[in-house]
Amino acid sequence: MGEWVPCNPSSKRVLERELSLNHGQVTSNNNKDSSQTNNISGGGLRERIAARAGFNTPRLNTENIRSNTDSSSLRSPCLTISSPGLSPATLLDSPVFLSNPLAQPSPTTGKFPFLPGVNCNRLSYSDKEKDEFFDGVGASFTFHPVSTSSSSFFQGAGEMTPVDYGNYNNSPSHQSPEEDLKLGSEQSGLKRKSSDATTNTNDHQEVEEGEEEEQRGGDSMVGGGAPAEDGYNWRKYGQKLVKGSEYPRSYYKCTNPNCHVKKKVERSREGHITEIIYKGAHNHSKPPPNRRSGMQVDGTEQAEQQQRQQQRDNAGTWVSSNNTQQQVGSNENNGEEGGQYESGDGYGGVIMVDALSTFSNDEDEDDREGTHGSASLGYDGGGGEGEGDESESKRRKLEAYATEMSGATRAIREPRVVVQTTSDVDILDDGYRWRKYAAQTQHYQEPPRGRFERQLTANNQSQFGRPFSFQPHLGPPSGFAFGLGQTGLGNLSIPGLAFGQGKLPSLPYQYLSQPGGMSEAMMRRGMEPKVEPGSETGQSVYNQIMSRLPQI
DNA sequence: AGCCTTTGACCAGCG
DNA sequence: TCGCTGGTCAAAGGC
Repeated sequence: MGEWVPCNPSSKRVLERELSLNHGQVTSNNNKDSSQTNNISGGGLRERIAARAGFNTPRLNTENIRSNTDSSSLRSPCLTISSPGLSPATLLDSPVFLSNPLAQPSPTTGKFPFLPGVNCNRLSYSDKEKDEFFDGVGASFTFHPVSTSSSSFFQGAGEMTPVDYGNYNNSPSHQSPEEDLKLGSEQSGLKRKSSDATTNTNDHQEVEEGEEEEQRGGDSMVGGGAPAEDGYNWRKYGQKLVKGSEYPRSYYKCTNPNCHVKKKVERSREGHITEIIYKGAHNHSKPPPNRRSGMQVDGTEQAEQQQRQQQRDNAGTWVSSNNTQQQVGSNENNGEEGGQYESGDGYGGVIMVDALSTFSNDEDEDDREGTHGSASLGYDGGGGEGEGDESESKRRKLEAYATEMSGATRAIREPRVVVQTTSDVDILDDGYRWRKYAAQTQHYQEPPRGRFERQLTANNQSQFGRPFSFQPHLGPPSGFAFGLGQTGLGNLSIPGLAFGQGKLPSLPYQYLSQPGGMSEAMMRRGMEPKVEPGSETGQSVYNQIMSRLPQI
């Protein structure tokens, strides 16, 4: 498997430095003036989206986020969605991810409430306010930091020492990995509790319990629990430590007898979900939360969905997923609709939630050289074309090595967005120069896929001196990936990414119906690809996501 | 009893 | 053909 897993613990360090945090645009220079960077030209994406979708996206003052330079607390979560069909827009149109009027009502709507009284125009908040925010967010928003120790990478998976999460637990909202596992396992039946009883308060309580469990040596679910809740029931049928991955990979099947959807979940030793990959499409609706294990759905609905399924199903490929959703670190309270990436058109995807190393942001250029240099090891030092034929494992090793070499001095990691599109053309004809620095081939009839990185000039780089990259691939349904290495957000919890009220603004519904996935649709529809230095699609998605986060 | 995880073995694709 | 690797099977056991 592979290349479409840009945020795995090893590659994440290579790929993470891509995104500007200002959702308005990727600015040309390292951000010096947030007011500048938060502004976009009159024809900016934000405005255009607003015009199209009929809403405005709030601005996120990333400067303040970045100003939190306590490196020990800086975590760079990485959320990667890498799958065909599950485009950023798809994700963003999730009932919990979007403020999309078209999105179906979700029990979790409102689960990501911006702090009451929090004025998004405010640029700074007290620690208490931040804590309150995180506290409120914690139950529904989880970015899982993963090992940030570059040295740990070289340790065997079974030899890894406990990761120092620094201030990771500082936030009262912190939802421990064990908590996520517990929640997931609860839903999967491993630890069954009353889902109805789960509240945000309970979430926090369980966080503590989870941490206690970890301190007691962890329970059996660490590293092996059910994947985060996504509304469906899953049965684990295998686990394997795959080469090139630090963490074991678990294999799950949908428990619905007529559903052949599978998903692979990689967790760190600490239980953090580092990768989720879907395969196939659910041909049934999500079971009600109170009978999650019932696996019975309305026959009519199922028939309809099966019909749709037959039209879309790419059985045999992990790339094609249909109506797959995933939430990470969810809680029961999210319910069947909540906290999920609802693939409006039924296309699914992969979501990897990860944390990125924390490195210094004042070495962006170096880091870019370093991290991407690590990737460069995969293409060539001279910035030439990619050599996609390098084996995944080898490439990962190279990346890891380069990361190791470059990451030690890093204190802050910045977000990265990797977007997979359906074809290279999607990337290459956007008016910018792209260089292919990696390519992948997968079994399961998936065409080769490459990673493209924008070749940026001095004035054509992200706010943080980080290029925005695309991860296109050839062939049917594409996915996308984006990393959130946002400083200071490492403590965020997004169980199910249930942004709730903070649902991200949706993209036009028309994109939901694009057979090739919205990412492609968006690309082809020319979502102002030339406005931003980075990928418009991915950037806009990311911007939308970030725009939903309160200004801290 | 039912459903789940665990885990070693097995299978298939690929170089 | 063989070894490597990822994915799956299925028995055993737990909740």
